[in-house]
Amino acid sequence: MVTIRDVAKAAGVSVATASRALNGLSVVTAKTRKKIEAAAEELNYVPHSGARSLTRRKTDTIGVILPDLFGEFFSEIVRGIDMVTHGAGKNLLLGNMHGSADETVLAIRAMRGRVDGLLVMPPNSQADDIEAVTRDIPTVLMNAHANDGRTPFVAVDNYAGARLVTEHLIDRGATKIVHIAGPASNRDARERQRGYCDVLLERLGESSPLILPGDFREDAGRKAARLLLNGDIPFDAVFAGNDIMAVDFMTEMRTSGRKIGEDLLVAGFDDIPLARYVSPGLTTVHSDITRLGSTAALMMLRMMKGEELDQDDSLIIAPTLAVRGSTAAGE
Amino acid sequence: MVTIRDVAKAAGVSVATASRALNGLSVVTAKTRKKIEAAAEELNYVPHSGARSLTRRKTDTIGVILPDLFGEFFSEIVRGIDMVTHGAGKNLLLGNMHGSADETVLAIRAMRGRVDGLLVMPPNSQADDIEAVTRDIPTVLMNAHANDGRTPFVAVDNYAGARLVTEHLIDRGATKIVHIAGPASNRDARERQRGYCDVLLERLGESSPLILPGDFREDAGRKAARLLLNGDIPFDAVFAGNDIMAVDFMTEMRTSGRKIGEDLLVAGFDDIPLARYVSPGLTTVHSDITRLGSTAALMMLRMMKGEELDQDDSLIIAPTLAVRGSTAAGE
DNA sequence: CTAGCAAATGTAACCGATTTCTTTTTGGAG
DNA sequence: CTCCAAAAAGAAATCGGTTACATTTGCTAG
Repeated sequence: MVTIRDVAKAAGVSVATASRALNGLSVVTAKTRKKIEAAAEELNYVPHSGARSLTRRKTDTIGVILPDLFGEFFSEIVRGIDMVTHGAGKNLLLGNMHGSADETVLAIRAMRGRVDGLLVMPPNSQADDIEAVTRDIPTVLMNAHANDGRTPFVAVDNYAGARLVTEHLIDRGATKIVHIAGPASNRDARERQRGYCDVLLERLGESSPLILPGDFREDAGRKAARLLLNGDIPFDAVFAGNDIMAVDFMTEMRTSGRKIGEDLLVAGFDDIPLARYVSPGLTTVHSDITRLGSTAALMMLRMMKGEELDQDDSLIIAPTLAVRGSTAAGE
Repeated sequence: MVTIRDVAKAAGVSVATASRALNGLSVVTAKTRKKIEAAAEELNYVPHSGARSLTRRKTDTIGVILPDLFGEFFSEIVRGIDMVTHGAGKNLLLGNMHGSADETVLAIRAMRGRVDGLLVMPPNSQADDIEAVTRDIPTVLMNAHANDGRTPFVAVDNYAGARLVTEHLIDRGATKIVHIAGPASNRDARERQRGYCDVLLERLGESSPLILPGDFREDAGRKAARLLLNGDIPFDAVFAGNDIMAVDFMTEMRTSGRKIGEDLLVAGFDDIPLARYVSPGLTTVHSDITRLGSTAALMMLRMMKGEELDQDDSLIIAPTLAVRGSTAAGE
């Protein structure tokens, strides 16, 4: 492995001069710089970033910690981050805590000395556990609220999104709207449910809405459909906590002969790519996930430049409604 | 920032002892170890991985360099890698070269000293440019063949996949099969086209098959459809170089009243999630992308343990056929 | 021609860990 | 109670860079 000392020796200069030349410091003569660059080229020298970051006290690397590496959501967020950091010449160190809080702490610890900042998306949108670990490193939370008043975050407004979609269902004539909830341990799921409940109360005076349990996975949609088909609860619309459940709910309903978009309205949340391709298309809440990532990255870059951000600099991304065939009635 | 010296001082021992205790070396007395661990805990000490990797000459990090951070393909491959590396306690340093060969070299250089090994997926499956840069670091190529006889790779057998799907079309009664090609600069695209051509020659004696140009993007499918609808070339089946083009081709064809799966068979390549949800479902070639990632990671782990792998240890993943409604005729 | 000063280069300390080599401590045998 | 080997702890070198400080060089001005 060729070090800067080898280069210096080959060029007949001291390591200090070599370092200065290779880092573009202007104090070096053009002639010696040439010599050094030639030697470096010749020896195929690449600086050891580990060593460099030790003295420079910065790594030009941002740690990204995500609960899961699944699907579109993940790639969109990473793409958003990369869009920003790549231009700034930063690397991304990926950490995956597989949804566990303990592992989150471990993942963060493992990054000490390797990264200049942390973009963290805590499992279940719960940021409590990580506060201690992120105390002395710039941190931006993604899709989670910190309750330490210190850490800025970027999040999607799940509550507003749920309100949007629920109001839309009512506008389209629905009066008996069932909600398929997400896991209670998940903050996003709770916020969505809250938005739904509030609108139902405000617009329909409904204080005890029908909420079916779910877990954000496919089966939950199917189960909910069976439950509704077998029971004799009246319903004319369903708002599922996410698109996966909504799509599966629709599929199951359709096989039972229900016409979705006509006698039964369905809406979801997330706007997964699938939503526009099922038929009828699924009305859903669209969030700009890429922007979530890029905004978080932008905030990180500012913090790394020395700006002091705190929770007040957080950004809440307002989602929009993507109206499709599954709520066509009333048009 | 608390260093090991702080811990040593707090515990009243030397840094050497502190280091040994914290690394679980057995030569330390239980009593002093307790003291040191208490001090470390107290000060909330986390070792500086940069410094550590400098002496240890290893980083426990694997560099992953991908041409793009788009979509399902990307997340599947990273997930596959993570499945393997996470268990082995390795971190992932993500590099994105945005499809450019120059940037690839830069991305790799930037990783020197930060990673113990490299998983590289070169743009357009061309590995030529990176050989020089990866000479002194364990490297596994993903979805690309190296021609230096040195670097092992993991790749999907595009040729075999194309043969599978073409044979399937013929088995279902097609005799005039059109191919919508991918970009000529892309090795995968060329391999798929080759498989198609070979089968057409072998099974139908067709030596000058009809190949429409394409670029793996949506528009290409639509354009190809228009071309076929307006021209008077006879055709009864289409094999698109990837699913995106196939789906769009289908959509366009359907709006013109052609019944897909009956008077016109369509097949694609990749098995994107969408393929099963369009209607009719798209027959396509399915590759286990997660496995591509995990296999590459597994090979990397072996190399990092000191095993010497070369090109002969490469793995070519055989794809399978996912038969759906778009090639239903003849059943 | 040389003093004086700025520019260029060199020397060596340092970043935070690990590890080799020494020194000190410990405990058991004689 | 001494001595000695083994065990434990410490001192210092090292990894590969950067940079503060010291030194040399080169030029200008008196």
